[in-house]
Amino acid sequence: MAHEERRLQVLRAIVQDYVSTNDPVGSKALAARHDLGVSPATIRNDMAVLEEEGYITQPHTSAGRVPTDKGYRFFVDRLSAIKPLSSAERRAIERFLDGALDLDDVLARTVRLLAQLTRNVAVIQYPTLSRSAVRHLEVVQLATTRLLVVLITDTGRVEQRVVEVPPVVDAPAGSDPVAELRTLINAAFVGAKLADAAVKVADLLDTAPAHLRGLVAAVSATLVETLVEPGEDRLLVGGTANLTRGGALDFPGTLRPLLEALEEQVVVLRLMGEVAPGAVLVSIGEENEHHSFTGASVVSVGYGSAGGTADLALGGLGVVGPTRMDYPGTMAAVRAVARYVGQLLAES
Amino acid sequence: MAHEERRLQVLRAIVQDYVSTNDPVGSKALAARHDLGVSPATIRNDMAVLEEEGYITQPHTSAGRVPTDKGYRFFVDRLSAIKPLSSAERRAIERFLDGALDLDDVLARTVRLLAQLTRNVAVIQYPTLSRSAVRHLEVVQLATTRLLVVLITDTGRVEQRVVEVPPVVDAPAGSDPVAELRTLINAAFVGAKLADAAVKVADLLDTAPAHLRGLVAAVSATLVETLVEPGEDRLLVGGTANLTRGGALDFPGTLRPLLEALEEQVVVLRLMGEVAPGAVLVSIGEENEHHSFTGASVVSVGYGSAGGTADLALGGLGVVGPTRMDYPGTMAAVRAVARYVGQLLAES
DNA sequence: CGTTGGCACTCGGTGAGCGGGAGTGCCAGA
DNA sequence: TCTGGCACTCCCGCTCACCGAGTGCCAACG
Repeated sequence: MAHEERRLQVLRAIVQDYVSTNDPVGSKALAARHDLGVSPATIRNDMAVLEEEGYITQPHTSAGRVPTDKGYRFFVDRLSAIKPLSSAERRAIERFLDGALDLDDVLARTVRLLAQLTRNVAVIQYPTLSRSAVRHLEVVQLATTRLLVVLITDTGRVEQRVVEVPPVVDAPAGSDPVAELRTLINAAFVGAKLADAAVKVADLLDTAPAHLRGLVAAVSATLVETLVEPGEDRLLVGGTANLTRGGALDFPGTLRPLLEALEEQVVVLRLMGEVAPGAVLVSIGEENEHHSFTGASVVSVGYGSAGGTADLALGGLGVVGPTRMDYPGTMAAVRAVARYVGQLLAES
Repeated sequence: MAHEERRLQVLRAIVQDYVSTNDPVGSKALAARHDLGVSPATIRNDMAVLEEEGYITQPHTSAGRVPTDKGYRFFVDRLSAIKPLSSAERRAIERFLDGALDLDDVLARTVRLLAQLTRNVAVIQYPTLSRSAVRHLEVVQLATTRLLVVLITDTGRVEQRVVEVPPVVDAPAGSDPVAELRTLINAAFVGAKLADAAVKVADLLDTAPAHLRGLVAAVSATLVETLVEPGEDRLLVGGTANLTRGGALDFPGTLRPLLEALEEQVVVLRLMGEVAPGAVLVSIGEENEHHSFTGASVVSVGYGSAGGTADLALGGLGVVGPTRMDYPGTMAAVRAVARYVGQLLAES
């Protein structure tokens, strides 16, 4: 039917207008701004149906209509295409990210770039340790029973942990236990995925010389327990100032919990855990389980392993904003930035 | 004169009442809550003088009085003693910070603790590199002309930089330039303050074997230029959600630039640069040069070098909040936390 | 049967008008 | 020098009326 078709066009028009004006949109304004070829009266009928079906709602009688979460969901799934970036935006991405040398720098620039492009809060996850491989392990002695272990991964991420170790006994005269330990664990772990580290530990413990057992056990335990834990993933957040755009209109009273959740990181990390490269994930309003996000939408995607979509991502990045958000534009920006970051990391 | 004395008591009472109630305070309420031994009429006369002198102001005719920045300044300098922490607060500090092993952990916990104690935004600066000594330098080869240099300081701070190096020529057969480089620079720099690193570079360049000159020069340059620069100091920020307490009353319209400045870090770092251990620094409203802070106050202090007040601090920590702030309490919390952090870092 | 113009109705937002109350400044008296 | 009294000012909150945008319904039209 032509009815069905036109009704969806009306829904699309409502979403677009509401996103750009932030005012509830009425039938007359719709007819004026979009030439749908029908009169306001007809649009009113369509709107009544859309409201019945739960796609739009009115804040109060005799105001215009506003999309519901369900309406945004339908819009994202069926009514919008990811819109190509402008060439200015492409250039901005290159200008911003080129010249970054180390990982911290890349991620910091990325988060600023995304925040600026989308005018919302940007988040990026450090490359997941469990999917990274060991490039080098360094051991530095802090005190007799205290070592600093520094892990360098193939993604350029550097993590350090202090490990309490038992005192070394029975060391052969003139030997340097720490140096031996360093050689040993590098031989065992370098090149291995951290996810596989656990299985290597048993071997290592068997073959290690007796006087190093204690050290090896303690260091290995720390590596496996604290570094491979998903909870250890870190997050960079930027552009929180953008939350105050629209002066508390966008987040009525929910600004505080949102800021807290962003600082806490846990909630966002969980979202990021489910993300794959190439497939942009959109989570709208009430769809977010955590209550501090029920007034917000999250657009996220995985980065890294640039080729196949099926691969697991090194990490996720994304944008947090009001449900009243430019979804096509944000999705485009997020996807383009993720691609570029993936390339950058693959080069190094 | 007793006049002068009483007038200052009136000012103190106004600050205290206004901070706790957030309402402009009038002469009657003042007489009721504090027994100053005089009638409201007398207080009115004192208030008129105080206003004349610029310590207080009234938002509009026939409202109560509100302290000005000058009034807060006088209060902090002359009318208040840093109030001792409650034992509950002392216990909170210990409970929060004990058990932290590495530096990142200590700083992260500190910032959360301070934010919670003062119910404001907390900031802490990483130990300044230029005042730290080198504990170890690690070099890892990423590509033929690319090295990752990892610096570990005596404060437990770990920093990494990617260095582009010229290709090695004339290397003796069977030698390992990277390993030699590592030995060389560790011998040269370990134990030295980073501030002194620049003078050591010349020596090192003279004595280094010819085939390593290029590497040494590149790595030294990076160390000196990027690590010793004050701009490279990092900052941890926490509790930004506290800015929304008092629902935009505390920061009328200035919330956005404040968030931006906190994210930018530069402004806050400059403040922190001037800070010494033991001497709590308070910067009130308009006293802050940067315009995004003119509606806010900053309470900061140095931590580290636990003994003498005269020493330079390892870094600074502090609190950012509305000018309408509990200065004695905040100053006490900031000072106590800084002491504790200094102890923790001295131990390790 | 879908579309359209007309029309009555609803309801939030705005601005004017109006006490009430808190607070002040001033003054005369102690 | 302090105090009580008093007139005055001005913000705040309330009500009320009006306006206008927007709707739902209905009868008419192609």
